[in-house]
Amino acid sequence: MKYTEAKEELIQAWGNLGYSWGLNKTMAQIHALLMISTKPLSTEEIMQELAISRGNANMNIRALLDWGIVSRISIPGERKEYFKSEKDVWSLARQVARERRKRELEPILKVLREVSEVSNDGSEETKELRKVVKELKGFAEKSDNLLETFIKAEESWFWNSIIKLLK
Amino acid sequence: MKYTEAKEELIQAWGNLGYSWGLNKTMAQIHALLMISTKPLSTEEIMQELAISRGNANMNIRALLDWGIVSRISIPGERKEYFKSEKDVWSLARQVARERRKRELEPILKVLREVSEVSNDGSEETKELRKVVKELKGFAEKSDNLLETFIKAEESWFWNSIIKLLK
DNA sequence: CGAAACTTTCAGGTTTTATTGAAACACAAT
DNA sequence: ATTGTGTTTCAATAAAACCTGAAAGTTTCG
Repeated sequence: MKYTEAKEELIQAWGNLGYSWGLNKTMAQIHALLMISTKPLSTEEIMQELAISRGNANMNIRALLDWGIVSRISIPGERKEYFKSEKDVWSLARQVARERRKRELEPILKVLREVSEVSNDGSEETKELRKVVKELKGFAEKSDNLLETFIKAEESWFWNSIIKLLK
Repeated sequence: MKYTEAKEELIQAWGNLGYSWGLNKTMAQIHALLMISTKPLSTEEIMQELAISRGNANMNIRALLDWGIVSRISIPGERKEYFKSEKDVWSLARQVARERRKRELEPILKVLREVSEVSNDGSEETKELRKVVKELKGFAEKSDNLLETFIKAEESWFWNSIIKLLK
């Protein structure tokens, strides 16, 4: 397989994967581009590589900065801004985990905590609701803890423990 | 908090969470409804509770059946079909993990394996691409193993190991 | 200050995805 | 074969998400 082909396939595939990680397609493609680039890229270059508009590029770069997986670089003597991606897969995963925990898990936990205070009027329905909510809450809390550990963990330590699990 | 209110909040929140798990909103809401229902529900009842059309209900119920987290029930002597959800949170999570692994992780792994055969022409770009792909592949494979273990694991065994990790 | 270089915003347009509702289909009972 | 009951399909429509490009904003420098 030739370089250009490989690059395009990777950007494409990364776009899809990113999508299922909660990014959007363009965001993920910009990210892929930065991942495999040997040097920081300017907005201009990104627009050109992916054939997207300035506005689109700008908004998605901002979103990536927001997620904390891309950073701004200035090159001395140049006005333009350049961008580079965090390239370490492990920190990347941690960062994504951190954001998703904040954006998704925390809100549902909040609701579950509220809802778990439904007054027990003794009816079947209420009993079932309370039971389900309690289980969901337990599960969500365990996941939250696990995520937190993951986020704080050192790579080697984490994978070593996991590998033990897998045996 | 009163029952009706709690129920609505839960359905709402579950809708959002489901969305970030790869289901769509309606699908997740139907699921929430079945989770807290004390008995199987018919299409009719679901339509009514969520104020959605017959077609919509039908399609999303089918999608839930497809994901394997809802099942069809027939009640003897009745023509109508009823549906109930798998209520155990743990099997639910396993089932979702199984599907997402199939739908998301496997495709990217396939691409990474292909792309990792990019011919090494000695250029900077190619070198970087190969490096990144190698790392991603390693990560994806580890995740794949972890997921597989999760899918096959017994609840108690899994959480016990995890809890050890957390300490 | 004023112009050049660059970035950000946002109203409007496009594409994608989800929903409706009516028609077609399936099947059992008469 | 017809009717009653329920399910599935799908073209049309609506809603949501996304992208564009030009205009407005910002910063730097002579």
